[in-house]
Amino acid sequence: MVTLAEVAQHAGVSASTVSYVLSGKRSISANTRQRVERSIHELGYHPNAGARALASSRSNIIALMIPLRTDMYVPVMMEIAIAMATTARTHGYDVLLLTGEEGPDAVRRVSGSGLADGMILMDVELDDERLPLLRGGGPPARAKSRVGDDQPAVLIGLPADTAGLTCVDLDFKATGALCVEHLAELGHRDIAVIGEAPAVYERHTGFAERTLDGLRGRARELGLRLLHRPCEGGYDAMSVTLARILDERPGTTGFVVQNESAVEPLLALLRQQGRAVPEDVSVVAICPEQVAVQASVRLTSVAVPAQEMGRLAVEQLVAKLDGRGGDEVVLIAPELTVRASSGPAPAP
Amino acid sequence: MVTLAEVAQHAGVSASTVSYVLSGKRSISANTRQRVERSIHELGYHPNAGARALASSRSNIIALMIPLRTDMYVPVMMEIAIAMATTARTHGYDVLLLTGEEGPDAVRRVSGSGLADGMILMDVELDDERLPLLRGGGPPARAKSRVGDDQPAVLIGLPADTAGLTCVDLDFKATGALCVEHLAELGHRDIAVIGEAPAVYERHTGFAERTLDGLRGRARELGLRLLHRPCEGGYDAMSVTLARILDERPGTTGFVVQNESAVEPLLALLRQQGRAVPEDVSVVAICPEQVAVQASVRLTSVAVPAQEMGRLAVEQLVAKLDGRGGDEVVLIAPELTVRASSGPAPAP
DNA sequence: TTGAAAGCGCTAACAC
DNA sequence: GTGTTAGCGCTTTCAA
Repeated sequence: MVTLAEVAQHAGVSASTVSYVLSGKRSISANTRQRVERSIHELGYHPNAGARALASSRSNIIALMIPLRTDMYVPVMMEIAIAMATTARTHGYDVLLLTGEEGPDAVRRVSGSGLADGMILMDVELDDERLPLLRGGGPPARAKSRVGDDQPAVLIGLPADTAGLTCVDLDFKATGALCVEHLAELGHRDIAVIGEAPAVYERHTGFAERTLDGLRGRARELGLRLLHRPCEGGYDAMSVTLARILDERPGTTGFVVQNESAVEPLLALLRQQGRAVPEDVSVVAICPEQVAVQASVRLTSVAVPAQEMGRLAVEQLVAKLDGRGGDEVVLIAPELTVRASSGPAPAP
Repeated sequence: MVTLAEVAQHAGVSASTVSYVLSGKRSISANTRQRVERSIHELGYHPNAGARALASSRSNIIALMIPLRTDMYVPVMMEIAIAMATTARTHGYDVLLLTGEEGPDAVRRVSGSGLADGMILMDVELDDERLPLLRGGGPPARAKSRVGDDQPAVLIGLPADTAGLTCVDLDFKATGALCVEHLAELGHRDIAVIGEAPAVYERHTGFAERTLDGLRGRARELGLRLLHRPCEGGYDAMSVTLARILDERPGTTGFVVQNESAVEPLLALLRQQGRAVPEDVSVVAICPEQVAVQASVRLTSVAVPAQEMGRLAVEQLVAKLDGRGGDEVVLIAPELTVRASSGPAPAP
């Protein structure tokens, strides 16, 4: 293993000079810099991560806590994680992967050991037990100060109380409103919303309820009728749900679906019943881009902007670690892409 | 932040004693141990990761390199990653997430900096450019030895040449054989294989070819006719592929599908053509459990054992890091689960 | 069974 | 613009 001291000797300079060439924290003559860089290259030097962390009390690692439960939005989570790792690298950070398994202890372990400089939590629940440990986590405490052992953190998703927290999420309320608007413009008056599984609403996962707020609010404003039904994924559940909806509101011509695993069953069932999409009924989905594009009918949809969420979360966290930027709630504006599944409402 | 020295003082012992209580590397009197443990608890002490890494030249971190390309098997990758993180924790390790983006440089960076003690690579290509850096990576070099800066590693998937490498994978050849056997037992004589996208075969990703070997070999042994066609996912591609297959081999009654995004389109198309599953044709899938269970017909399938792959990979790596176990290829035996998509071949 | 002390490789004052 | 040096918090010999 090559050490900084060896590089220094090889280049004929002192250790600190090499260190400063690396960090850019003081000016170096062009000549010296070149010699040092050449030595670094020739010797294949890589600074030792542990030593660096010890001396600087910065690990240059960001911890990412993902939920153990992998039943929802898995590809999206993966996309977010990858976007994070990529973005983190451009800021000089690596990403440590933690599962929710350890619960709040993981937060204590990571922050207590200085393993990571900050953390990003995905799939936060409305009243998450890890939140108290995170509130007010400002910029990191430097070496000698005994204050502020709290962990700088960014959440993906919104808990009930965002005070003292930085959060990044899609603006689900605006998303709901946008879907309703689109259908209203096309002349649809009776809209059915096929939601996530009941368990999701019971867990009070924020996004589902916020979407509903947006849907209902705009429907009221525009004078539309809106019926919301949670739905487990799969063909059987969707079949029952659809039958009930059409029974209760036979005039339904617009559907909003927020449930990946109900999308394809819905399309199949509509087809089976002789209802053509988009001639007879229109379908708008809130789902990952990939699902919308690969469905049997290319779906008009609002995509969950996974990459942007990952990127933004990292950038917010890095800003905090650099002492810039404070606690903020960053909502990403939804974008609706019109594809083949929505069209003018049929004449009554 | 609480340091080991503070714990020592609080417990009225020396620093080394605290260290040994933590590591268990020498015997401690019950009395002393208790006092130390109590102090650790009371002060909320967590050993500093950087200091520990520097002094011991072990980071207790495993690096996981995942491919950037997220077009294939994403939920499976996630499941593997989570299983790894969970298993790693039980052995005292954390997992660092690297994307393939940096290529071979990531290997150099991580091993050169001592960021991780070992690494696991997913989705290795047959002739991966990172492999030369990994071959023969035995147990880690200890602090002062200048030898062996190579990185202990485990691959998920098999490259062309496994010499000097430890690999974990599903036994895809046996998987192919198993699928053919199942269909043969049910009396099917004409079998069509719907494979991954052509690009997957062109990249020479090992698993696709090994599956094909198994399928063809057993078909030959059992005297069955086998037709293999790669297929892009989605309805349109599947439609074209299916038409060609039935054109070329109208007597086909058995299908083996190894392509997540072709599964549902295939079922829909068969239904549409009035071919009942499993009365007229049988379908066997090689896919994640979830896909098999959630499909519109519950699929007879061989599951990709994601969790076990993740767990085994970590255990192999930990064994290497402990100086136990050498280079091995660990193949997981496939298991076929019979569900509703396969049945006796129709009378001719 | 325990303590004292020498580093591990790097950063960041402080000095010139 | 560059060098000297004192730690960072821990592990591990060596000595008792």
